[in-house]
Amino acid sequence: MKTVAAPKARVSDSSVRRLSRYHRILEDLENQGCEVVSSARLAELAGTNPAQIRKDLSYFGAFGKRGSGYRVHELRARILEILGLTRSWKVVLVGAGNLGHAIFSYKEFTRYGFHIVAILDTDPSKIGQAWEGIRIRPLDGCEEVLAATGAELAVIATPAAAAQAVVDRMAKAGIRGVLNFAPREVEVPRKVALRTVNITIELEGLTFDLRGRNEG
Amino acid sequence: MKTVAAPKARVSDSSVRRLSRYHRILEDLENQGCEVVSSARLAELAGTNPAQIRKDLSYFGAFGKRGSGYRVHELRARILEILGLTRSWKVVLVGAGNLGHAIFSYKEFTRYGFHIVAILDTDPSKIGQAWEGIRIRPLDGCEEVLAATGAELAVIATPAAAAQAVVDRMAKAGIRGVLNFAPREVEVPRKVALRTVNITIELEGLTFDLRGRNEG
DNA sequence: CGCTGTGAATGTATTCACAGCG
DNA sequence: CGCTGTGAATACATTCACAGCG
Repeated sequence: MKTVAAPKARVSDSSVRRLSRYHRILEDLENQGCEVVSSARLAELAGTNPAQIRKDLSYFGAFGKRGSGYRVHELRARILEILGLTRSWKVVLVGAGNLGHAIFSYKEFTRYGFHIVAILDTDPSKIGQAWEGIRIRPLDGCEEVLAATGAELAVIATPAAAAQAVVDRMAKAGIRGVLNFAPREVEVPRKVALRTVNITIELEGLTFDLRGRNEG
Repeated sequence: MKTVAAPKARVSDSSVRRLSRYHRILEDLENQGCEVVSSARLAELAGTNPAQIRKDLSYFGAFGKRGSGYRVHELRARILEILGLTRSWKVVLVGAGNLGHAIFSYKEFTRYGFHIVAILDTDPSKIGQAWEGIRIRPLDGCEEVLAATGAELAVIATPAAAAQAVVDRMAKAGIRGVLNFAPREVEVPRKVALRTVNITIELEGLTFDLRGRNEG
């Protein structure tokens, strides 16, 4: 009864994002030597309210102590479990252009157990190069690469036109999750997890907020 | 009475994202020579339902023709107005590392009127270099750079530790919108628009969905 | 007593269903 | 008639408020 149970209800996407946020705050608190934290304090740091935090956590169990709050280290461990981060995840990067290189060089996610184990591209001038010892391989061999490395997640950093075909192929080859940076909506089979990040759409969110408003 | 009015109610973030999506689909339809589209067809292409589309649009006006649907070209124009994309937006890029370079090289958003007009960094070895003719300038001169270029949006591609200070400074210098790629939550004054993109949090969204599930 | 955990209440987003226009 | 535009209904997310435990 110590492990985190399956959630009692469907948990919203925003709730999951908040859990990621809480986790980062708890890391900071732990580094500062803070041992216990209340939902009120955590809410203040996360920019939300205490009830939201207690509700988010309550989907997965009861991790606090009435009267005192949450033990920082323990709550952090619980959230890691909830997010599926108690093990490491192997990632295949598809697309060795500028964006692919930036993602590869971005060491932040290594801290959370995400490891790029393979790089794929179609460009013959890229294939055979290596980044930090990882050989760039032809997309055509992706099935073998997935099998050999055991990668379960794919990060798509290809041009828009290539994205859907790449994702189809990865899905067939057994990929379990896809993070798509290509500026094109892609479809995946039901059982494959998907998120898309589109820089232009984020910029449009800003200009929507500013539209009409005058400068100053 | 032809222009797009201020929305009748507070419009949700997800609704704004969908409008961006509709816009892309309408572009495709227009390129295919399609002149008219119904909410049913658009919903099919966008992966949502017809009522959602009509509701999203109804916040801003009545753009369709009963009995036939929406004129593709006109609706596209309306959505551009809604999103604030009928003019171009000057963007300052802060951080000339890998990620900054990838964003700079990413030409997709140029098509929608976003233009990087300045690049800032603190690294002396970067300062003075130029990317496609745009000189990398010291962050210390950011007030002058903003004034001289008229940039209204900032894309933050700095390390986490630098992000808040950079954003504070930009805000003081009159920036109107911030797109933050640094892996750190930042605060901005009320009147500044903000979006944050955090790759690790997106990956955690995937592992949350997969946690517990077995492979295969 | 001070806090959590949670059912109930509120607020928000999505979907339904149909009146009404082209 | 076929579709949009929209109030009403439903579903969902957040916040309240308090019982109950440490």
